[in-house]
Amino acid sequence: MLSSSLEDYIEAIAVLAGDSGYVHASTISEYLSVKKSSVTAALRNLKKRNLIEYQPYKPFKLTLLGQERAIEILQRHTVLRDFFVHVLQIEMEQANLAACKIEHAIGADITEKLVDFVRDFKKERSI
Amino acid sequence: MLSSSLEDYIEAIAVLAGDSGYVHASTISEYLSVKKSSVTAALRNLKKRNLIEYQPYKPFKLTLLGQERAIEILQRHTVLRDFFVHVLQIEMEQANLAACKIEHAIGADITEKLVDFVRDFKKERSI
DNA sequence: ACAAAAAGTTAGAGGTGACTAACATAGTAT
DNA sequence: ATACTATGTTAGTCACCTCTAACTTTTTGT
Repeated sequence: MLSSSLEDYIEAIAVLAGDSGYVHASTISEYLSVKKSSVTAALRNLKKRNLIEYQPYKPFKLTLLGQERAIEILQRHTVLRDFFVHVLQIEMEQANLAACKIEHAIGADITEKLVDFVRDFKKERSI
Repeated sequence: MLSSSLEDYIEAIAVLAGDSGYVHASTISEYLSVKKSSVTAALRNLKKRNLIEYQPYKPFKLTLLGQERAIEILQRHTVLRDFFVHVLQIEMEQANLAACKIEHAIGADITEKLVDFVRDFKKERSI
């Protein structure tokens, strides 16, 4: 199982990856508001789980496995944000913050139902 | 700030309290599926924060402050469960499990909006 | 009341994940 | 090329939360 902390790192790498897919530790450090030494510890953990390609002192990128996990995580984030914005009418920025906190706790089943619900809701109201 | 672990203990105490308000450690231990020694550690922490009245080897209960926290926590649980059951049409048992996981991550703002939304949703459909 | 059983605590250890401070490597500019 | 700066890592510490095993207190039953 992937801890919510490691999911945050995966998500950050996916979000911050440029065209090459490579990201620097300091970029993650700023984005997640953690120290660089904490990033290093997380990178070692992610590498151990085959989720990133990583050599010390070098930029790194998600493996295919890591990309798969990132897609799941980002989908959960997106559906929650959409729900907050379109259904609960929360501001985008607040919605993103809230989605970050909750996304780790929802499973595939709820995500699926929520995706359907938000799609139908938008259709009904022609959004 | 209260960790999600401590919120679980607070919630358990509130749920398991009888008429007297008092609960035994072993009741919590079974309910949360943790060892009794873990309960002891949590109780010391909760007492330190003035959330329970507790003397070693004795049953314990929530303080007024603890009760206030419990009410907030239970409200978040309830609104999430209602949303899952009535809106997403998830089975009650599944909904309760999911609510347990997520309730720690939602704040007062989202809770409030969700309460309103679920109330309106039920009204519209005359549930 | 007193022995046995149940309930609760303590001590010690392990995993996670963050931090600081000191050190090492990489990139840049003259 | 070398010195400077930025970036990244290591070592050591701390907090949190759990566990097992051994011990203490309370409750129960005869």
